[in-house]
Formats: sequence, C-alpha cells, structure tokens
Amino acid sequence: MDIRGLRYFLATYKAGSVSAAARQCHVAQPSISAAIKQLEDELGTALFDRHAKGVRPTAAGQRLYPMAAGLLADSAAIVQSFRQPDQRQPLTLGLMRSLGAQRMSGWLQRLLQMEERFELTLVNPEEPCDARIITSSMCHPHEHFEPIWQDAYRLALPAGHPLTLKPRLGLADLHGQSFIIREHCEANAHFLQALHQQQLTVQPRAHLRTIEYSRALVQANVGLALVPDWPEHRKCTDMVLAELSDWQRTVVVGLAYSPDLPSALLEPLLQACTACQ
Amino acid sequence: MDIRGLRYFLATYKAGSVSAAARQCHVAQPSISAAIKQLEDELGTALFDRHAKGVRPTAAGQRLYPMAAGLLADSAAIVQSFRQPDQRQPLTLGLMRSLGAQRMSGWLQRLLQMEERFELTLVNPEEPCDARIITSSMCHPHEHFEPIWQDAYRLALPAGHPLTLKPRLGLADLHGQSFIIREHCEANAHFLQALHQQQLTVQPRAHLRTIEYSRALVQANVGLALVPDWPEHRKCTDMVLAELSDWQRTVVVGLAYSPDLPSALLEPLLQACTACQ
DNA sequence: AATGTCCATAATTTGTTCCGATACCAGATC
DNA sequence: GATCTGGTATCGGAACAAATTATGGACATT
Repeated sequence: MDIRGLRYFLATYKAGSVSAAARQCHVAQPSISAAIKQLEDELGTALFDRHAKGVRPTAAGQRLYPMAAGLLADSAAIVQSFRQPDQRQPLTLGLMRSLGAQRMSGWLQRLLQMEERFELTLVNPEEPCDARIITSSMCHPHEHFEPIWQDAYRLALPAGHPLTLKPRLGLADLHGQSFIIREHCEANAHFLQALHQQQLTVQPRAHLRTIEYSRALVQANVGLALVPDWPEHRKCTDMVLAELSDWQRTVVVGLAYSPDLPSALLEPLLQACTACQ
Repeated sequence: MDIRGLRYFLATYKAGSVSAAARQCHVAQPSISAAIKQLEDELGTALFDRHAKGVRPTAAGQRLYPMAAGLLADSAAIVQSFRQPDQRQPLTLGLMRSLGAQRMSGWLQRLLQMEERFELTLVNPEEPCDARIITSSMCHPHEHFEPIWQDAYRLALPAGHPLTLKPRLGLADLHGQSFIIREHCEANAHFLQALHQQQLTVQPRAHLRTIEYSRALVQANVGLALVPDWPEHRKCTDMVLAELSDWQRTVVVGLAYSPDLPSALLEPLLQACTACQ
C-alpha cells in the first residue's frame, strides 16, 4: 500500500477514466493502469470494471474510495501541520495582458485557497518570475507548458452595426471597415496578415493594448475589433460577437514554467490548472 | 510523504537508533538515514537529534509519532478490510525438534495474533513447507536465514551428582561418566568428537531424540546430558546446568526460507522473528 | 590511546516507475 | 459492414529512486 497508488486510484475514480486520470496526474496512462493493478493485487479484489468508455468502480472500489480519500487527506494534513504557516513561500507569477480579469482572478483565488502558504506577487511575463501565464506561442522552447484555457477569437461588432444583419461573415465583408487594432496580440497580427494576403484592408481607428479598451471602443461604435470569446463579452448587450467563416484562430493560454521549478511550487500550480478543465 | 518513510521513522523512533531500525526493517542503515532525511525535508523540521549512542526524537518527532502510527495503522486496516477473513491463507511451517515447547508456542501465538488470516500447519523440517524453524547449520545454501534465538549448550547434571561440587568443569572431568546422548543433535555430535580428540570416553546410557526425555533421565539420575540453556531448565531443582571451561557451543535457531517465498507470507514471519529480540 | 558503536556521505548496483509504441476492444459514424 | 474514435492492457527500453557496500568522523568505553 503506497500513497502514490492511492492518489492514482482516487484520480481514476473521480475521472471515471484511466486516461483522464493520467492527464490530471501528469503521468502516462500505463503508469496509472499499473498502479491500479498493483493495488488490486494487494487488496485481492478488482477495483474497477474496465469497459470501452472508461472504467466503473466495483463495489470494492466504492468501498475503498472514502478510505483512500481519508488516508490521503490525513497524510496531507500531517505535512501541513508541520509546515509553519508563518514561513510563507514567495511565489512570483508573470501574467500576460488580456487574460480576462474575471477568469484570471478566479484562478488565482482558487490557487491561494488551495495553498495557504503562498505569498503571491504578480509581474509582467517578461520580468523574472517562477512561472508565467501566457499563450502557448509565447512559451520559450525550454519551458514546459500546461494548458489552462482555449480562447477562440471572434469579431466584435457594435450592436446595430450593419454587418450584424448578415448571417455569414467572411474576411471580404470587412474590407474598408473601421478597425480597432490591439498590439502585441498574436491573433490580431494573424488576422491582419490574412487580410493582406487577400488584398483586403481595414481602416485602423485605434492602436491599443488592452482588451478592455478595445471593447469600450467597439461599444462606443468606433469600429470593429477582434476579441476572445469570453462569457463576459457575450453578455454585453451593446456588442455582438460574430464568427468569421474563412478565418479563425484560437490561442491556448496556460502555465509556462522552467523544468527545474521546485515541485513544492509547481504542484499546486498544476493542480490549479487542471481544476479549470 | 510516503508510507515507507513513515515505517522507517516509526522503527527508528521505537528503537531509538537508526542502525537498530535498519536491522528490524531488514534494510541497510543508510536507507533509513536517507528516508528520515527526506521526511525531515518534506516536513521542514528535524525529527531526531543525532548523537553518539543513537538518536533522540525532537519535539517534532514526538508530535509526528502518533500521527505516523495512526496513518500506518489506517493503511494496514484498509488492506486488512479487503482481504476476506474466510479466505484463510495456508501456512506450513517446518519445525525442528528440540525448540523448547514453551518458547516456540509463544512464538507461534505471537505470529497468529499478529496475522489473523493464517491457517497454520506444523510439519517436520524435512517435509515440504513454506518456511522452517531450524538451526543455522541445517539451513540449505539457497535459503535465507533469519536468527531468532541463540541457544548455548550446557551440561545437565542430576542434583547431588559429585561433579556439581567442582567449581570448574572441563571435558576431562567427564571421562567415564554415564551419558545420555541425543541423536540428530549437532551440539552432541560436536561434543562427542571433542571428547574423542582428547581420547576421552563416556558411557552411553541412552540414545534418544527429544530434549524432554533427556531431561527426565538426567533428573532420574541415569546420567549426564547436553541441553540448551533454557529458563525452564534452570528452574528445575533436581537438575543443575554447568558450563564447561574447554568446550562450548551455541546454536542459532531461526527462520529459514526460500528467497521466492511470497512477501505476504514472509513479512509477518520476519516480524514475529524480530519481535523476539 | 585504542577500540567499538553510531550516524552521515559517496559511489555503485539493483529494482521500480515511467514512457512511447502497439495491440485490442466496443461503440459511434459513415 | 468498414472505418473512425476513444478507451484500456501490454511490452521493451529509458529514467529515476532505492538499496547496498565502503568509508569517514564523532563520541563513549575499555
């Protein structure tokens, strides 16, 4: 009986799938399979019924679940009780712009609730930091990258804009339109390039950095903009999000970290990441 | 936090010594040292004060002890609760003669109390069995051997025998004496050979197998005998145990087992062995 | 002083765990 | 039905962790 096996068992139980558990635990699927088999051998009983769409706990598995959870919680509590709460561990996170304040603050909240001992500092992603929350394309080659969200970029139109009436929008429809361009945005750059390739142009009306200002200008009917498809954008009544039939782009936002980040810092971060999915 | 580390910590705590814990856990001393250090790193605090005559738990170590014991007990209880009590595991032990009924039955009692699930069968050590309790000299070369007791052989004299008056006894004093010879006893054979080498002889009055009969004949004043130095022999008032100045022999009684004995059987056995020391 | 005991460290060997690739199975889709 | 998709089990080799032997230093005991 080892803790690792119980952790894998719990993850599998909660996920209802060995593969999903493997993704959550950041190990390969065979590791989980082997650990569960070992546990089953030790207990002398099957814990899961395997079938094509995942695994279903047996009666024994269901019986084990609360025990395993309890044991795991106990072991965590023991460690916790020895780590002084006053020896707060500093954690510096580099946050890219335009993450969506709501979503991001929720994520940070979850992280800090999970791990009392962190003392968090937020900086720009170019500055020295323990880990960064950025798009996958900003990730350095030596860094690991753990995805958190996927943002599909949409065209934001002011409510009542003539184009909102068209059932299908393509790049050609945007020719000559007023546009709010967000700098440092990969999706924007890609979009402009796609226009250029088709010899289409838009009229830049503003160059700015934050999504919040873009949105405000769209809502003020200054022009169109590309914005990520966030719930808070969909909720706006004075702005409409539209899909483009011949251009689409999603960026993956996630946690980038050096391979030699201490696991005491890394693990809670990764857990906060998977908790989002 | 892993179970193994906690096991080592507990053993060290109870033994008050890393080396002793290593012996009990059947691993080398550095393994324990490393595991404890790892645990200390994880908890962020020292668990033992090291000094020359062993280790003494710190306050943190004392605080950890009941928690660790609890966690370990919990994990064992979980495993236990899944192993059906009705699927008793057969265990066949080969017991050599002359082990000392009292001592041996105590050992077996301890074993069975420790492990409810065993269904014990006792056979002679030549018969097929899972493990044997024999002297080290009876151990086959491929078998592992775990010592349990050491038996020093002594000369048993009837109370009132003339030789009991001599302060020092040597082999030469035994020349021509009546003797009760126990067959299949390594110590007896060695003893007779030693006599032979010094061209001394004794008068064999009986050849028998069990220590109990030997003792009875000594007590009945039939002659002298070699018997192991057991408390029950010392307690006899009609028999005296004496040391020989120029001959001595101790045999090591222990558990002999094949290297591929399943650990589910082996571990409780080894635990019963170390519990004796 | 010399010896013995104990713990820590270093270097090596051994044994597990993990991974990627592959095989296989069952249900959904065409 | 053939194919595709998403799932699990199994295999051989790579990476890692754990155990071992050997050694050194600190403190008692002889």
